[in-house]
Amino acid sequence: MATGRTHRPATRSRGIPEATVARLPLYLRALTALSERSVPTVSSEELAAAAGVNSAKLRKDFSYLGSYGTRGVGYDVEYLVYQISRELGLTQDWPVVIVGIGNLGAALAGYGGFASRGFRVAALIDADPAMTGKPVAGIPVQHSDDLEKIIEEDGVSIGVIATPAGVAQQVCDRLVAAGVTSILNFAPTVLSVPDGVDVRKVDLSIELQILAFHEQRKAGEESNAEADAAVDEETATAVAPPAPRGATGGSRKGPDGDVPAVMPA
Amino acid sequence: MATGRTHRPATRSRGIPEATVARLPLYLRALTALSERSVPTVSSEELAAAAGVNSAKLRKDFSYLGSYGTRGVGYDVEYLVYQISRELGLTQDWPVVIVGIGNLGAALAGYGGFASRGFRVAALIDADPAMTGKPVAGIPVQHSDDLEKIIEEDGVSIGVIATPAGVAQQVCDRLVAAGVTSILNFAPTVLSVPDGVDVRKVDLSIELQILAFHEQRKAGEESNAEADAAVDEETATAVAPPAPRGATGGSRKGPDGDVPAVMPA
DNA sequence: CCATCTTTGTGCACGCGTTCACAAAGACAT
DNA sequence: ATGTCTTTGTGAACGCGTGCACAAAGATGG
Repeated sequence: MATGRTHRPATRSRGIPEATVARLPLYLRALTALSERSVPTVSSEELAAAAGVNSAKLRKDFSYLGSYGTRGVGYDVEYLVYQISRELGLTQDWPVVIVGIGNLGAALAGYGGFASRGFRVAALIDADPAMTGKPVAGIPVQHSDDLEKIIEEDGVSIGVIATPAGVAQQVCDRLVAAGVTSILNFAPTVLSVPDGVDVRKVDLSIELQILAFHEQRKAGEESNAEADAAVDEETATAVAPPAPRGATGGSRKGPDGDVPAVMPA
Repeated sequence: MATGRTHRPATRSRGIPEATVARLPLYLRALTALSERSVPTVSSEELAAAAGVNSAKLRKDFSYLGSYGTRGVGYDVEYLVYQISRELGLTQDWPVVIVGIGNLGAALAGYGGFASRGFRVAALIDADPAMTGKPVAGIPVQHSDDLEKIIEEDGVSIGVIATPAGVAQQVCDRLVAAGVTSILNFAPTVLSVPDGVDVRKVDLSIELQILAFHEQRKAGEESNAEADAAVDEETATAVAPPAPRGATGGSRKGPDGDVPAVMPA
């Protein structure tokens, strides 16, 4: 999961838990696939399998939306697609601006999953004058000088930041000032925004680091202790680990019991 | 946060909670920035602000790693960078293959955040013969026929899937069969993998949908009830919502009290 | 050496999310 | 109509994560 939720104090919006909201798109995708195969109804068990979740969780999730199932039969696929779409606000059109048309921005501009879900790329914006006017994914890039004008004219409330980290906060501020109230941030920075503005972030490198953690753990478990420690010492010297400041050598203790943490000399 | 965690039964790996692991990269980034500015020590309060989290949470997170702070002073930046890096497994080199070199794959190949964290792009793989040999971000694309060979020769254990959804499971199966045990999935599909293989997914469209939900809620709160319902009816007819199968018209009830859900005729 | 002040590390309580397990509801056959 | 069988919807228990608040630890100054 590449999603870093930004500290919402677990505000349950209209009684629907945040965790449930995060799963609704998952259900919607599975249901859309069923709909395309003209499947009329689906049980919670089947749908849960398709979405990769527990069936009890799915039923509880749907129960927050209302009673949309029929006992003994299951859920009507078309009806559920509609209800979830409505709940997520996908029955209306959402104009979106993408700021920062580098590799990633271009990839996002051409991403098919947006248009099919009610999201319309209203504008691509980049600070590089050389990019201005150049079509990317069929849409001409506009210069960032016009950012405020574009947002106000199109009534854009969702912005995507795909700029370098250095200018992300600055771009964010301009977006917010111009009226954007939801931001999807791909830049590796913590954005600070006023209350009332939602920020979600996607960080590619964080996801890999989490995988690396588990990968290391797996490797450490099969070849136990010795091999692990050996690797540790080796890379440790390679990286030239710093000693803690006031390390008088005595009281540093590891997390598990009294086993000292690997402390390279 | 664009991250969809794949059902790990909350297995606390070596005593470090999953939620903490997910935050470690965040701390690491903030610490790296401090390190580059040659800041020697940092308090939990300062670091927490930089990482966008609560200071108590940060201290508790670090306490899982061991006692690495000095009371009255704070944390030694360099030492903490090293400890977190080690814990995440970033002191070793992780070769990574990226499969599917479309717009997104190319963006990932050129993403700077990988190399700087110990991840090395070992190979770019695409099924299109026209792509074979073409350099992307300085690395020549290889054909997918050679996938197994590449993985085995380089000892790759982490794979990134950036293919269309239709072939993602197939690619995943081949990766796993060849020895990959961690997968970062950008394709909008639920991947099924054997036990012992970790999957994390990043779904761009899901993040936007979650934002749309909150955006809709915000819009619905300021202009109350009437306006909201009006919009609802309008879009409802536009989308031609299906009626539930056995809808005899009576017992359908909404989530909040007895207020009936908006049910277009 | 003692007092004071800063900051960590953590015990504790609370709330959200997950899961189990089952009663209620409806379909379907007889 | 009645009984059986399937599947939903949910009450309740449990566990994880979060945040408060404070005691312990160490630095610093006299």
